[in-house]
Amino acid sequence: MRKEMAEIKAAAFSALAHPLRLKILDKLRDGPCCVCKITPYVGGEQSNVSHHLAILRKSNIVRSEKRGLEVWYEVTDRKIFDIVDLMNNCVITHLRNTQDILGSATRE
Amino acid sequence: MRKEMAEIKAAAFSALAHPLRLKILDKLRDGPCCVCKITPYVGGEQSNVSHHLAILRKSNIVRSEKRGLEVWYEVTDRKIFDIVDLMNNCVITHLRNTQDILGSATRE
DNA sequence: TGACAATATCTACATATAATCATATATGCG
DNA sequence: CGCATATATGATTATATGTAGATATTGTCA
Repeated sequence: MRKEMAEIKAAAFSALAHPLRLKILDKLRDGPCCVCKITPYVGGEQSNVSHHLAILRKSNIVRSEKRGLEVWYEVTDRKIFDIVDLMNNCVITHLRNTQDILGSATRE
Repeated sequence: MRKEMAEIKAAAFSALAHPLRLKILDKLRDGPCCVCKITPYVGGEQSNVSHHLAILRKSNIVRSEKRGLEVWYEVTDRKIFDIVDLMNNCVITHLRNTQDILGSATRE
């Protein structure tokens, strides 16, 4: 079955739609990183982190490479960080607006 | 309960993580638009479209305004389009890479 | 006021996603 | 080889999300 663009994009956004996965990406900003570093950074069960890494892998946001016992992950396309940063921006703008409204409401 | 940034951002990405909602946003690119135009554009049941509009509203990606019988929607912050466009870009890059790999594989 | 149109909300059901626990795989080492 | 370590996978259960149909709400107009 042929997928339309909106579906593909929606799937890509879904891959970003989880706090733990966003934290994984945060950790990968400085470059490739071993699961043994990612796991304590993001917190939670090993198997859970592994599941989320698999989701990022399957949506091609990250790729992995074995190095001995360890597995190292890295982002496939750093443009993903631009997306995350822009969203950060949007969210902050909105939070600020909300605060302003609250502020002026209590000042009245 | 205090939400951390990663959660808020994840929620924002969730709001974009549905093809119908992405189509709604596409329709809103040219400016405010009535539900009566959005519904046929995106296709599907009226109640379903309304439901997805509600999701976009609750995540503050769009806002609505009543005009007589109609309800008009518009994007609250056009930066959301930059995000969608960047994602489009990422996805296309990846599709192209995949194609290239397939191409060179069959040429061998 | 009553009928109609546009949209939203509610309810029920189906499906998808997430977390956890148990287990499997792969690698390195004594 | 047998064991320990790092990570992945699978099964199960709980929860969230999506869809459709029915109904409610709000505004218009005769």
